Amino acid sequence: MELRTLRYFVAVADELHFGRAAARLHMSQPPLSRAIKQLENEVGAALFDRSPSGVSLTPVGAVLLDEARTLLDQADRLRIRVAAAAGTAAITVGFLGDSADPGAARLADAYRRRHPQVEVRIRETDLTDPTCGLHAGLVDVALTRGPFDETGLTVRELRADPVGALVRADDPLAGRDSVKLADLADRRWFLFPEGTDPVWQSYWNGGAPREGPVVRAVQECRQAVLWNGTIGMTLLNHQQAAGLAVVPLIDMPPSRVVVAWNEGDTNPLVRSFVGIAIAAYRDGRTH
Amino acid sequence: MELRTLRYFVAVADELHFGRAAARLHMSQPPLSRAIKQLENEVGAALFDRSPSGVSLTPVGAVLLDEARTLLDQADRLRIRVAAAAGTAAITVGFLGDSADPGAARLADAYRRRHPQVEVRIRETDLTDPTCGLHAGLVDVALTRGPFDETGLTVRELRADPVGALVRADDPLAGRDSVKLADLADRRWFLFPEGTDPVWQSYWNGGAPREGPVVRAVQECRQAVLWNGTIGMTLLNHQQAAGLAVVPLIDMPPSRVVVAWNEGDTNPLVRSFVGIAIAAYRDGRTH
DNA sequence: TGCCGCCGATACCGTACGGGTATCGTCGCA
DNA sequence: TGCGACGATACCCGTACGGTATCGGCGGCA
Repeated sequence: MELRTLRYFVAVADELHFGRAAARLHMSQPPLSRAIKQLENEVGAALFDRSPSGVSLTPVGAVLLDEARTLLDQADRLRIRVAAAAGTAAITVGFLGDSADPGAARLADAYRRRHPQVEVRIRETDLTDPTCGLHAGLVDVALTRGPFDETGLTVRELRADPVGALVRADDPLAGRDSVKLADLADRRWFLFPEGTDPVWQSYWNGGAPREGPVVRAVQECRQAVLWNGTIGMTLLNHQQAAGLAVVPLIDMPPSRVVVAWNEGDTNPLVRSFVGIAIAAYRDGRTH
Repeated sequence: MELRTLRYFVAVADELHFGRAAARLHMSQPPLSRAIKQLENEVGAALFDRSPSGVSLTPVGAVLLDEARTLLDQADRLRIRVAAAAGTAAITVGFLGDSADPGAARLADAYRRRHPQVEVRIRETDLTDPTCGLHAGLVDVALTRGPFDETGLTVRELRADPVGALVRADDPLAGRDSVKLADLADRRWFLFPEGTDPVWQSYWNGGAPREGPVVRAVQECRQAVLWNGTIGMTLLNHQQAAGLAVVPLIDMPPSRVVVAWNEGDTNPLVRSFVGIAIAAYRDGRTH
């Protein structure tokens, strides 16, 4: 009964699906099945009911899940305390500077409160890097927004924000209840610079190549719309400056608020941050 | 940072000696050194100072030791709770029926108090089996007395009891302050039956082959001495019946009170019992 | 009813890591 | 200065943990 095995078990218990749990663990399904079977042998009781209709926890499995969660949590705290004693307890958190999430700063504070000995460094990026420097190794974990190229990263969704078209308040579309992408086909859209994540770029351009001014930050987007007669996409729940309007776009998938980190990073500080973030969003404290 | 590695670390930190720690872990020294080095790499700091004068903990190592002890303890409690949920939490404890240790029953009670869900079975043996059935697999752990054949067992010493010659109160030796084995060379000694652990048998006969009546239990020993004019060895701290006397034997090593279990048994119930026993004897609550 | 797709289990394989033995380097001590 | 103690290093080997390919059972659907 090693910690790794318990992490496997918790993943399966969370997903109640061997395939998805294996994906979350960045491994294939057969070794996971085998590991769980070995754990069941060691415990001497079945932990899951594998019925055709799905996987469910047995009573013994429920007990183990509770215990395993606390043990894994304590194991992470052990690593954090030791790192603090060694003077190496530091984490760099990236935030996307879209002002989309007033909870970001609050999240950093919550983290500092939970781990006072840890040095928390903040790195805020503009809209040209949705990974906030994750790919470049500049940050350990990012609280940001999708979609972007996720290769080499692990991503957890926290919330989904519907998006709308950002237009001038005097635009003909400004009064509409909703618009479709087709309504915006002939407009100029703001663009992100060359080299910006292609998935991200494509999303905010509604999936089509566009013409328009190059911008890097939220303020620039607004200015582009106000001054150049271009349009763009933004979040419905954004507060907009005077002179601008947002019309719901009904044929665009929402933009997901996510927490992301480099795949295979076992840094407990990162795990702890992810846990705090998920809990905070689940409890709705950042809405 | 798996639990196994932390157990290695705790062993080295306990012994402050790689060789002895390896012996306690039933492994050789090189892999242990390597594992500790890997752990140090993972932590990012040295855990031990290897100076020629010996091994000592670094400050970071001291923090890890404290944290690791509690984590390992919680891991054991996890296994116990899960076993209790699975209905398989049971331990059989062997006691040597020499009445030598009034703390034995108290120890079992302390254990039941600590783990109420665990079924604790007691097996008390006579003097013909100092392992209380460990070798035969009849018990999981034994609170007993040395020396005996320790092959296949792990033994921890709890206390050392000096021994003396058990004689009739009217024996010429009864008044002496102390005796030597040579003083007893021509006496009849009580014997344990054929098949009794040879190390044990030899010890209680002062290391020499003897002639005399065969006995199995403490009462029989006393009766043999009282009725047949034989002698024997016993513990100095025993209360003796009227008509008997005990004279300190100055050239016999003391008999060690030990807790023993089968080598390689990772049953957390056993580990927990051992921990409770060691703590109880260290605190002197059973003297 | 027969086909397909989903999903966990099984079979089998390669590699990496954790165990072993042999030996070295260094320091204290007689 | 030689020897013993002890941790580190070098090297070897088996196992166990990862992978891919495939099976078996069940449910949905035409």
